Amino acid sequence: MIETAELQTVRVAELYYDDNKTQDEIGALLGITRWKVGRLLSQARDDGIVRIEIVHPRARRLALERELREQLGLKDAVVVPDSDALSARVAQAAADYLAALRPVPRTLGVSWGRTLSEVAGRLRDGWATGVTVVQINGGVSLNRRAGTAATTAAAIAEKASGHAILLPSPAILERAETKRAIEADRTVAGVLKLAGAASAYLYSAGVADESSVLVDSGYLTAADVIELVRKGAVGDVVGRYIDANGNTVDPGLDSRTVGLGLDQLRAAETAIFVVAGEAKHDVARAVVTSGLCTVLVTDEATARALLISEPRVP
Amino acid sequence: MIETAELQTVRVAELYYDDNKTQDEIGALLGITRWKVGRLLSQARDDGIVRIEIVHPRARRLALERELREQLGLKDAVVVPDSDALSARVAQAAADYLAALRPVPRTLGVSWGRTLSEVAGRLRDGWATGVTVVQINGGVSLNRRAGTAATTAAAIAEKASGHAILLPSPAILERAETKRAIEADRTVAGVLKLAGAASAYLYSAGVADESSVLVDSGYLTAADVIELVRKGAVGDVVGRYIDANGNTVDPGLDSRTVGLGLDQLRAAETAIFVVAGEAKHDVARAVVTSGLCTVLVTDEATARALLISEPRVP
DNA sequence: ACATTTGTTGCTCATATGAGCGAACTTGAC
DNA sequence: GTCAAGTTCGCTCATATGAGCAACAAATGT
Repeated sequence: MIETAELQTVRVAELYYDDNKTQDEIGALLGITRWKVGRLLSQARDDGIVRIEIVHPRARRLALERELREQLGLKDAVVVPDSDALSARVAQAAADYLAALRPVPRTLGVSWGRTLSEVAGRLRDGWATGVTVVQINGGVSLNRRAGTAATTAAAIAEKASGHAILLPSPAILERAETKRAIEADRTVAGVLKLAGAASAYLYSAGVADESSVLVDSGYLTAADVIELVRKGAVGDVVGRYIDANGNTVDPGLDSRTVGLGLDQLRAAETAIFVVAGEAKHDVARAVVTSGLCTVLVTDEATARALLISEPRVP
Repeated sequence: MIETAELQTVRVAELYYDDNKTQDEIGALLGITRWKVGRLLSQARDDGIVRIEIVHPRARRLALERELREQLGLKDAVVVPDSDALSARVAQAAADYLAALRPVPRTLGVSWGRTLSEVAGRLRDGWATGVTVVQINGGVSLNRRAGTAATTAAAIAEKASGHAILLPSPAILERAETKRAIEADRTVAGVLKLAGAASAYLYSAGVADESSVLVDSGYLTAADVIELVRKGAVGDVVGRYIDANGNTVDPGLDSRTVGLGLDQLRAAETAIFVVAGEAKHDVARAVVTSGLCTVLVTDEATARALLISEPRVP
């Protein structure tokens, strides 16, 4: 009869939550003091016998957010419950976060990609006014559907009655000299300077595999990526491949990549990192632990994965 | 921006349930009064945005139980949450109910079948002391695995340090005269008399289809059952086929069936009816609405099905 | 056997909360 | 516009509840 205590806990929880009895009444009914009832109830909540769930597409997991902030030293975190339509939920949450961000950024640096495009789509019209949106990494010309990168920035700017400033350069160049030359160009230099001075950044990350947008766009071959993985790459952030420690894996490649540097991102006051899905757990960990972001927007499973790898030190 | 109110409700619920803030704090945070917060919270619970669930194999649904008692005039009801292993949960609940029943029955009348056998298995040793268990419908000899009926009654009795009294007769005889003759037999008559005087009954019901135990045992053919269904049969209770109104469908068949009569069951002080699974919704409805039981032990889905068919009259 | 730690119990008391109630405010019909 | 009906609001007040504490009990080490 070891289970008796647990069974009583269940009975108490039922009477309290299902039957709306007071702790006093329950105590009288089961012949225990009302304090005991209270203690059993909080135990039931702790043990997960009582599960309180908030069922809503815009719901968040504040408890996990708090843990992320505390254990990983983030300025803020947004965690949405697991579900199907995961990317939609995370994108919505990122859009909500951006719209609620105070002070409203005067200049917002953004990357591009599937995730960012979805965030842009879920921002509501008038989410802010007069925000200048700057693209922080290259990618205009080579893209198959020309302009994914451009439309993302443009959409975010338009909905804030601001204007978008695009980075008129490929993401990755073939030769380092060309990269240096293009960076020296007045237009590009101007955009990069503006990007470096943005008051906030919003970006996502890619996985280091052949499905990457950089491969898809023709900047890299599948073989290149395999080689990068061999060197320890876990994914890319604003076009730059990083390893598990958040360092660039290939200096040569990095010196041919146009856009904001990782150090600049690390120095930012507000860098919002949006990431969803199991495939991106590794990059997410690299980004978060290496201080590339100050704000994390993600799903429950990713949040837990990050916390497990960072055991609590009492 | 119609959704704003709902979104605020979600935020309030999160802060209250996930973040353990007080209603006061939440009010200050969102710029609303604490009373508004309280109202939003109760609305969130009503709307199902906040779902409080008790996760435990022995958990019950007290709210549904109350509705069943009130709307169907039952003396008591036990409803377990839906899950896989449904029959196990319902059987466990029935066993728990029987063990907690006060006053402890001196004589308990039981039927037999898969459900009852499982209930017997889940009763703990010493659930009561000195209870006489009487079988209320025939079925000993013809059974393939001879003794399902017998072992059920015996197991229940043994665990209460009591003794079982079996009904030494087939469930259904071929001719009405034989039935009358066997009922006249001293032994059988004695058992039936005892059964009629039991202080409580515990029984289940069968579905009217070819999978019935009565078909399986050879008492009826599949064709017989089809004919019974044509006459309106929804299932059988202690061997007797009833229609949706709880009346016997075939007087001829009924007069060949040995065991407690339905009227005797209806007159009982305590008749515990155990039923689980969607297939049995129709029989369950017939049993409950025709007053064949005073106590219902079932699963959530069955409970809801019963309540839907009995709309609340304000 | 005795001290020490650890966990449990019933309690006081400050605080959190919901029921109930008029006041203010919408809403819709004329 | 004006009124009636319905809704929402902020509030008072009685009650429900959790934090914190001292007394006690049970385990654990010496």
